[in-house]
Amino acid sequence: MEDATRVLDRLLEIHVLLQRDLARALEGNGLTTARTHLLWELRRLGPTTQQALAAALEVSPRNVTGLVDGLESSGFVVRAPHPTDRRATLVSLTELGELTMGEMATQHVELSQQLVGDMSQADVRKLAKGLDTVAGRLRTLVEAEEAGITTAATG
Amino acid sequence: MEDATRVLDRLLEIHVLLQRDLARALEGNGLTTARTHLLWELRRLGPTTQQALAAALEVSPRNVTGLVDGLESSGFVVRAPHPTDRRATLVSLTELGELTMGEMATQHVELSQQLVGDMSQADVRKLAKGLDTVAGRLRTLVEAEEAGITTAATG
DNA sequence: TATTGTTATACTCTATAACTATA
DNA sequence: TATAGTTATAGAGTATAACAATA
Repeated sequence: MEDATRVLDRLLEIHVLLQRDLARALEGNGLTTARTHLLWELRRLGPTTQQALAAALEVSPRNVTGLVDGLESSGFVVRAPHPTDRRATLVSLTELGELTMGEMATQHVELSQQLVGDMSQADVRKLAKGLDTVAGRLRTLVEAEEAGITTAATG
Repeated sequence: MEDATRVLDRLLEIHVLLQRDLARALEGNGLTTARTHLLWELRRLGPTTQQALAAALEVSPRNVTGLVDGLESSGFVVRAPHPTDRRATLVSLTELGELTMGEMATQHVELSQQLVGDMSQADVRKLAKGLDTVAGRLRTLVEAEEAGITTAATG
């Protein structure tokens, strides 16, 4: 029984620590988590309209305007006219943006190593499996609750 | 090698999901994570000055003023004059505040059960142990980095 | 008529600096 | 002189609503 809450307590502790670590790491590059999230999606999607970014980030279009404004003035992205739809804007990573996201991927791997580097392969695999399970449960829960809210608000 | 990044990836996924889940759960009570964090510390510390809250939350005194303003007008806390120091204010949980934090503790246990409830006791224990290790490493890393920054900024 | 992005407005969280009242 | 809390100001992230240009 107690081990169950211990799992959640540790996950919450890791949650807080990751937040601090990410915020501090990004601060060095003049980035925030929200802006980095946008860069991350942009890297995954390639040049993208702001509407599509809003959908990918699950955030209002107005919010994307603000995030892109900030990222454009700090040189991580550029806006360009959409080739066929003159209402739309295409947002792309600049060289600086690509470079920065590349570094971030490297740091990601390094952090992995620092966290579990000297555990035995078998232990790491078991841990990964346990986390798969927990993440899956949590995802199911969150989605069910969000669906429930939608239903409650709609019905 | 790949299992290492899998561990971090799952932790990051859980990080995002916990954020969504917490935000949604709190929204129902008219609370935010920042305000709930203050309530949580208040429950731990008992009636507390705003200075002490600022220190506990690692946040500016000005910020505490705003958080307490919000919590006071929604009825979760009250301000009272400090008995001996007329500069200071004592913040306390109201009955509503106590009740709400109690419910939150219950939900915490329920969530634990939902996440690992039907895993074997041995597996849960192993998972808890693995997370202990990872949380410890992460804590060490974050503290070292923050100390390094202080040194760099100071020296 | 619907969609894309922006301006207008507002709220929360966060910070620093200046000020008031007290120690 | 130092401390507790506030007002003043500012910036980031978030939202909705109204509006312009375009589809």
